[in-house]
Amino acid sequence: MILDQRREEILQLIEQHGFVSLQELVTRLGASESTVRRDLEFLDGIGQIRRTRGGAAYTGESLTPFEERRVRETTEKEKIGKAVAELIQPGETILLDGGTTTLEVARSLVGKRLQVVTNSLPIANLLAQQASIELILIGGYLYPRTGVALGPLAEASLAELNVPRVIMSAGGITEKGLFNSNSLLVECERRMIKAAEEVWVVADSSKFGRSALTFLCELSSVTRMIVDSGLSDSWREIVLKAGVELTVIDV
Amino acid sequence: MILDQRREEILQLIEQHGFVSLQELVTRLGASESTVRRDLEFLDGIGQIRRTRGGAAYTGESLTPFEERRVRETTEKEKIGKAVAELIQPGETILLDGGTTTLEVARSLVGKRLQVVTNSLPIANLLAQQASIELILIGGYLYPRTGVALGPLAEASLAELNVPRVIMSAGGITEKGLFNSNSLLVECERRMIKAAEEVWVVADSSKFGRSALTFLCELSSVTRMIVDSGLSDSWREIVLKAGVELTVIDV
DNA sequence: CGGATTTCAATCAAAATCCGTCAAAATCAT
DNA sequence: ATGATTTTGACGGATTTTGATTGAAATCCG
Repeated sequence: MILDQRREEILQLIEQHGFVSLQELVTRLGASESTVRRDLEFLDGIGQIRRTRGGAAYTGESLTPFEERRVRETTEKEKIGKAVAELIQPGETILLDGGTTTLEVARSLVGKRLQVVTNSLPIANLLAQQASIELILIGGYLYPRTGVALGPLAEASLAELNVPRVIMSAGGITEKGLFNSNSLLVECERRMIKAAEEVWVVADSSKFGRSALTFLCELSSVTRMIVDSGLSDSWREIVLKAGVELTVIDV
Repeated sequence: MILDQRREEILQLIEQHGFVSLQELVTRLGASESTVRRDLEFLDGIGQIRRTRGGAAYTGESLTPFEERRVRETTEKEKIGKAVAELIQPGETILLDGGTTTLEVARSLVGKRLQVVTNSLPIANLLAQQASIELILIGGYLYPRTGVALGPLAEASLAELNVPRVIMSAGGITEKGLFNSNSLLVECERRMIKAAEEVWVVADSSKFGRSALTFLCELSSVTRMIVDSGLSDSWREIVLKAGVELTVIDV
C-alpha cells in the first residue's frame, strides 16, 4: 500500500473512533507493527494525533480533547478570535468553518448582531443561545470527534449558498497552500470557498510549515489571513507575496 | 484496553453518575482493582475527580449541577423514551424530530448501534459523542427557542432523504389529527412524514384533546403511537379507529 | 472498646509495549 | 540496468503497564 494512503487511513480510523490500538491498526492495514509505529510517530509529529501507549488518540481539532482538560491554555487562539471578531461589522453574514480557532472566533462574536452560517456543532451550540445572532446550520453526516457536518448533504447545502465572507481554519499551511487532514472535510471546505466572496483564514503560527495529508487550496485563493505574532518574517513574506492580506495579532 | 481510553471511560462514568464505586468500575471495565486504583489516583491528580473511600466522585466542571442530577425523577417522558428505544433494532435508521419527548428517546438510544437523522440541536449534541451512532444532521435556520433546524434548507435536505421510520412529537392531538405551534415547524414535519415509510408519534397523554395553532396531519397518517397509560379509553378508541397501532406504556 | 471487614498502598514478577538497529525490499534517478 | 535512497519488516533489549499479593490503615458493628 502507498505510504500516504495508509497514513490517511490510519488518521481516519483514529478520527472516527477516538482511540485505536496499535494491534488493531496492524491487522486492519496488513502492515507490520514497525511500519504502523512509524506512521503514528509521523502523525504525532504533525500534531494530528497523540500517541499513547498501545495505540493512538485523536487530537487534531477535537470536540473534547482528553489531553486539553488538564491545562486549558489557548491564549493565542483566544486573541486571534477576539481580533477577528473586531473586524466584523454588525449586520454582516459570515460563514464559519469548524475548528478550535474558529470556535474562539465564535466565542468572541457573542453579543454582536450577525447572521452566522456554520457546519460546526460546537459553534452552533455556542451561538444558538444568542438572541442577537441568526444562526443557519449546514447539515450533513456529523463527523465524530470534531462535530462538523460533512458529506454530500453538506456540500449540496453549501452549493446553494452565497455569502460575502467565509472564516476558515487550516490543519497546515505551507508555501504550496492550505492543507487539512481529511478529504471529506477538504471537499466541504472547497465548497465553502466557492460559496464565499472573501476567504479569511485564521491560524496560529504553529500551523505554518506544517503539512497535512490533503491539499485544500493555494495561498492565492485566500483573501486575508489572521495569525498570531509568532509568525516568522520569512513566512510573512511568503504570505504577502501570494497576494494575501496579512493581519498579525500580538500575543 | 488502551490506558487513556480506559481513563476516559472512567471519567465519563463518574461524570455521568456523580459517584461510582471502585468495585463497579472494576467489573464494568474488566480491569484489575490495582489498575483502576492507579487510574483513579491519576485522575484525582489532575483534578478531574476526587477519590473517596470505596470509589470516586466527580469534581470537574459539570453541565448540570449535581443536585439536579440526583433528584431528577423518572418522568413519563423518560419511560416513553425507554420503551421506544426498546422497539428499535440495532442497525436501523431513524429520523428523529425535535422535542422534549423525542429527546428522551434519544437519551435511551445511547449505546445502541444506529443511524440517526435529526434536525434537533439538543439531540445532535447528545448523540454526537456516541461512537456507536452514526449521526446525520439536517441543516437549516436554527429556531432559537427549541434548537431545531427549519426553513427551506431543512426542507430541501429532507426532500432528498428516505428513511424507514420517523419518530415525531406533537404539540397537540385531537380526533382531527396532529397539531403543532409553528408553521415553519409543521412544514418541516410534513417533509419528514413524506420522507419516511412509517410514522411513529411519541406523546404523553396530556397532549390529547389539546389543539395548537397549525394543523400537521391526520391521525390516519400515523403508523404507531407510543403514549403513557394516562390515556383515557375514549382516546384509545379514537386512535385505534384511525388505524393507528397504539402502544401504551405503564407509568 | 475490640474484633471483623473493607479499603488502601506498596511491592514484585509477568506481560505488553516501545525504541533502535539492521538487512531486505521497493522505489527513484541517472 | 545500476546504484542511491527510501521504505519496510524483524529482532532484542529497555521501559511501562498490569494484576496478584501482602500487610497496614480505615471503617463498621456489636
